[in-house]
Order: sequence, then C-alpha cells, then structure tokens
Amino acid sequence: MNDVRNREGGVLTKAQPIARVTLHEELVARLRDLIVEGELAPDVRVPERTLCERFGVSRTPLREALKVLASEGLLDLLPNRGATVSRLTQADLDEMFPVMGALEALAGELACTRITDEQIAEVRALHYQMVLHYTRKELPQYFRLNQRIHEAIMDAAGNATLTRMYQGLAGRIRRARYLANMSKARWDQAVEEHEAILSALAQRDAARLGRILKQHLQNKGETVKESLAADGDRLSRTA
Amino acid sequence: MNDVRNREGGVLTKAQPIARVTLHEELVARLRDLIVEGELAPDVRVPERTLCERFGVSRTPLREALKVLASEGLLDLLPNRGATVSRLTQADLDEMFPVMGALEALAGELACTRITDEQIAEVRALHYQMVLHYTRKELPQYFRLNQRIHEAIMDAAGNATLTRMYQGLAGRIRRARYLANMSKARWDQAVEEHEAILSALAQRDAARLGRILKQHLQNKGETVKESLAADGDRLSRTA
DNA sequence: CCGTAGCAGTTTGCATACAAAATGCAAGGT
DNA sequence: ACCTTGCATTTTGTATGCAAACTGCTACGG
Repeated sequence: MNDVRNREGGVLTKAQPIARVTLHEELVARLRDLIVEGELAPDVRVPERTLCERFGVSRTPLREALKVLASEGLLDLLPNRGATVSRLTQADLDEMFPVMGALEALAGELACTRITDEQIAEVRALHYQMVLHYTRKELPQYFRLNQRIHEAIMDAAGNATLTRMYQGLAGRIRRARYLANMSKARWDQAVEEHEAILSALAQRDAARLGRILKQHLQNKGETVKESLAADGDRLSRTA
Repeated sequence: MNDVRNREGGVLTKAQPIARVTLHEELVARLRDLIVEGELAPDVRVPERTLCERFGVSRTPLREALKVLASEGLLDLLPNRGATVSRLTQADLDEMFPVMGALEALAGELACTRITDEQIAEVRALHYQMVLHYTRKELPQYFRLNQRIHEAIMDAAGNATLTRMYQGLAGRIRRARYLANMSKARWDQAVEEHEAILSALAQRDAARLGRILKQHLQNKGETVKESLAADGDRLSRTA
C-alpha cells in the first residue's frame, strides 16, 4: 500500500520523505529533553543568548522554540523578562494525575474494542519483561518497560488526538518521575495492578480495564506524592 | 486574600497586573479567532507576507505565533512551504469527541466533590435560560448557554490542567460546531440530557454525572456527524 | 543607617536583511 | 501536443541590528 504509479504504469514504492528538520523543530526537541531531564532548573532565568551559544544558532529560531515550549506548559514566558522552566508544584501533580487517569482509562476502553491478538501478545511480553525487572529490583528498567506498556495500550486505542494529549501530559509528569522513588509496598501494588491490567485487556473487558487504569493512575499519583514528601522537594533545587 | 502589606502595615490590594500584551501573544489570539471562525480556509496556503500586512507587523512575531498555533494543532507547518489551516476531517472529529467525553466526565466527577451551592445555583440559572432559548428555537443563543454550562462545570472542578486541555480541544471542535445544525430529535435529547446533568450535579452524584457527561458527549459527536453528513462536507469548502 | 534616584550594562521584542528553497512560467526537445 | 528543463520571482528560514525594557550598582539625601 501507499505505492504510486507513474505514467508508464511502473510501480514506485513511495520513499520515506527525507528528514529535513528545521532548526526550531530540532531546538524544541532538544530543549524539551533538557527540561525533562532536569538539566535546566525551574525558576532560573536562562538568557536567550546563553542558549544560542550552547546550540550555535541565532536568536530567531531559538525564540520560536521557546514560544512552542511555553504553549506546551514547560516554560513560563514573562514579557521582557525571558523564559524560566515552569516549576512543577505538588498542586500541579495533584491536578495532572487525575487527568492522566481519565485519558488512560479511555485509552484502555478503546483498546479493548480494537486490539489484535498480536498486540495483546506484545503487551504480555512487555509485561513479563517488566515483572522480571521487578523481581530483580531494577527500577530504571522497570520504569522503561512500564512506560512502554502504557504506550502500547495507547497505541492500540488508535486515537491520535488522545495520544497527543497523553504524550504532552506524560512529558511534563516525567520530570517528576525522574526523581521519584517507590516504597516496596507501592511497587508490589503497582505490579499487581499491572497483572489486572493485562488480564482485563486480554479479556477485552473495557469497563473493567478503564476502572483499573483510572485507579492505577491515582495510585501512581499517591506514590509520587509520598516520594516527594520523603525526599523533600527536590523539584525545586535540582541543578 | 492575596493582599500585600507594605512597610507601614498598610494594606495594598494587589492590583491586576497591567495588561501588557506582546505582539506575538496578540497575534496568537487573533489568528486563532480567524481560524475558528472559518475566515481562513483549510488547506489554503496563507503566505506570511499577507498576514503581516493584514496585521501590520513584521514577520518575526507572526512566525512565533504560527509556531504556537501549529503546536496547538490548528495549523500544519510544512518546512519551506508555509502554513495551512489544518483540515478537520470526520476522522478527527470521531477521535475528538471521546476525548472530550473523558475530560468532561472527569470534570463532572471532580465538580461533584467541591461545587458550592452558589455554583450549583448558577448552573441552574444558566440551564433554565438555555431551556428558554430551546423553547424559542434560538439555536445560537442555546449554543452559547450550553457552552457556558459546560465551562461552569469545568470551573467547578477546580483543575487548571484539565481546563487547559479541555479548552484546547474545545477550540478545535468549535470550528465544526460553527457549521453544525441539529435535528429536532437530537435537540430534544440534548436538553433531556442537560436536565439529567443538572440533577446529578445538584445531588453531587459523581459517578452518575460522569456517566451522563460521557454519553452526552458521545451523542454530541453523533449529532455533528449527522449534520456534516447532511450538509455535505462544508468543512472543506468554507471561504 | 536606610532608602531612593540615576545611570551603565544587559536582555528582550520587533524589524529588517540575506541566503536557501520552492513556485510558476516560458523555451526547447521529443 | 506533451513533457522536461532552466530561469526569474516569490516565499520561507535564519541571522543581525536597533530601540525599549529590565537589572544591578553606585551615589546621594534624609
């Protein structure tokens, strides 16, 4: 599919469009990474000039990138006073997790109606790999697999609009999750919930999967909250 | 609250920050209106120069605004080939209404847990005013009140993150609703659903309100779909 | 001693300038 | 007649320049 016929009737498989990325596009991606990974601290003014030198570009594309990131909520732009990484407060997180819950619950419900057996098998594979990391107490790998499972369900939902909103929110939350740890009890609970997620998905039980995911996200929120409370607020002081 | 004490102990009510709006900010708002109201047709290239002359600004702030609107999904930006208003396809709408349903359902549930009697009274007032317009078959006024009711519930939910995502999606959907009409049966049904919404909200029955709103949005989606099917696809050819 | 005013340096907002890419058209070839 | 090719024009992407706003410091006055 997606082939094209030229005049003589010969078939030309449509080539991948050459990836020509404009500077501002690239800058948006790079800056987003810097912010998510905490390299740029919240509330610290980052002069445009500094960033320009860092990336070797002029101010014009950089400013375009800043505007985009501000509209995504990662930066705050004060007129005539430049950009700061927006601080993620506890209140922000309290707001974000319920929204994530609603989006993921919808994704789960939609996924149940259209997921293929192959896709379920893939989620199952990811799941068991994740459980393996759990038994080995490998938290970073666990997180990575965890994220991939949620993304796989999101993909199976087949709703690009939903995915976009999910990714936007997930990107902001990830900043917090970078710092968060997990108590043993929470980790046990999360894995149990993932067992239930897999089971509901395999049975294509939309209502149940929706409920579980909503609860799962609420618990994730609690986990992050506990972790931050324990740590002291590292979100503020990360260099 | 939010007052500030100066050195002598006198109270200074914190004044509204002077609205100094930068050009690109203003441009984002104005362009958004042009797009939502259909003044700029989908898929038509709009050269930057034209817009610059229209607004009397240079290309720099205009381009910053274009990047933001593109990140909101209202524009498509093709490298070296400028901006076009993104076409709202039937498939897009099919994706958007379920997401709206999930967001509004969450808003309803949250609202039930924190809404005050005064806020309920206000929603009730809006509701009866809306019903009045319904009995008089005043569709535009009906739409306006309808929108305000949904926004009032959103406000009552007290979740700024949720509100932002809702507004973003609502802005895009509104483009379609501008053109949509309603059959008598659909209109009757919508008003009935709004009665149920008011009732559930007044009883602060979160679960029920959530279910009703989700269904309500699904029906709205069906209504728009029918309307577009009847009209032929006006979204494509609006001048 | 504290507080304010004024000034130099910095930073931002916007306009303009220039290079690369795309578009449209006309001339030439098949 | 159609398709290709090359060139002039338009449009976009990025860099630079300039004026206005902000920042921090010093000096002056109470």
